[in-house]
Amino acid sequence: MLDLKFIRENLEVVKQAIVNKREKVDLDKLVALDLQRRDLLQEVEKLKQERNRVSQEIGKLKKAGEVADQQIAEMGTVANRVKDLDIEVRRVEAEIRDIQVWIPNIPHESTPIGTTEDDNKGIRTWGEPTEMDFKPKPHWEIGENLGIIDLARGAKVSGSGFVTYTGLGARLERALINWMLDLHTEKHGYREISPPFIVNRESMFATGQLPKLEDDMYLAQTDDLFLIPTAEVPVTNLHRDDVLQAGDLPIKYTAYTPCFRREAGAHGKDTRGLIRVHQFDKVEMVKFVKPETSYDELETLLSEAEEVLQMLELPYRVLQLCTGDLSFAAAKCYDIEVWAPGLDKWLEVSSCSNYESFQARRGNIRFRNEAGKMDFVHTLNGSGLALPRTVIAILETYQTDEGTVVVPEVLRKYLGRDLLK
RNA sequence: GGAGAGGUGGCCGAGCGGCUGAAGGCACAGGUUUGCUAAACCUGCGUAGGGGCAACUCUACCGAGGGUUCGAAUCCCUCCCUCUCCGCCA
Repeated sequence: MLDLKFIRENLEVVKQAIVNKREKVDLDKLVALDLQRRDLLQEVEKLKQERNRVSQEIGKLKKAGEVADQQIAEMGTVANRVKDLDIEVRRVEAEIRDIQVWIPNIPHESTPIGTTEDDNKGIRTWGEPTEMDFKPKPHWEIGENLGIIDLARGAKVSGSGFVTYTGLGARLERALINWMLDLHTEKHGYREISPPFIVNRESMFATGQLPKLEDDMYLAQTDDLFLIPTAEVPVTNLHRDDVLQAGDLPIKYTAYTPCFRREAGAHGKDTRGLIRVHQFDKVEMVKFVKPETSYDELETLLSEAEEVLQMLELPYRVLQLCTGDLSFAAAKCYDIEVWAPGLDKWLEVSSCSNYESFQARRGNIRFRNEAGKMDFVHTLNGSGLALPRTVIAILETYQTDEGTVVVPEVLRKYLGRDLLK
């Protein structure tokens, strides 16, 4: 969320951000309401001041044993007027908020202006798309043949877009999760978190999923709780309403969670196999940092996510998202796309974003800076990594012409095998 | 789900309907003393929103929302959360 005063003083910047992010918000109405609010405040606060002053007089008079009937009658009238104005102020403030919560974060100045993913900017490529001396199979064929992925039974049990991993497929998931968590905790210095997978409305609002993305989320209606779309939500909300100490920053958490996404309206595109599913596993990294360090922290975060692919020896490329592809809450975001030879495609396996103070304002996550003043932290998060597409890349890259899959070196210890057959 | 206790500033903790934005302590910042560390003493120190060029000033905030009252941290109602006991249960 953006600060009201900031919006007031940087109206054109905010308007441009809304256009660039392809959102629609009636800022002029917001400005008018803000003006109205301040007029009302001045009026009601003046009345409150008088009420406070006279009420004190009444107290003194009564203590002195004198009558104060006249003052009491006068303040009765003032009290009624205050009550009416307070209601009006609350109404106007609610209207302001209803607009304010739909204003997206402002893209960082380095963000390319653009409308679709085609306008994203290539940053670097690591490795070369793998050349095979046979025609590589898509992962769903490899997986079904090896008996490690069962799409049909996932669909029977839950519906399309739900996968069941069986045997070594299930173990591969577990191996990847354990290996990634070990990497981030032991080498990168993150603290491991195992958070709730179901969260309340306040949490979904703080990280920016609500109100915009409500239709993409699974909702347990009876209790008004949401299945998390990413560990970012519960882990960032760990510090909602907290005041952190400057000395404690940066705080770095990593968490494995399943992620649940309805993907309303996304049907029809890239839905085959594991490419786009309603439930998937992910290891996430989340950071709470001082504002002046957040862009350096973003680069570190990105390199830690890249390291996962480097250790798996999977070719990938890094893109910086353009304004039109940047999410509602993000100021700057890099995507990492891994090469999938069977699909002959790049697949997004990680998104690393800096939200600056956008989420911190919504969630009231503050810290006391060196000068002793309260300030909002900056929050960041990045996937490290999303599992299904990592599995796709592993199966398709390490497949042999015999239909087996060589296990990447770093996973052998975790999987207890060096070949899937 | 039932019964009881409780939710006060960054933290702990006091608080008769008016003189309480809130005692006291801790933490933090500055200063004095000190060979260093430590300690002692002094001073300062909530958040947010208005108004003012500014010094400053006003308003709100004691879990949330209502109510009573000229006036509510304090009284009443509803809800949320935490703890203890009971029930149910992996």
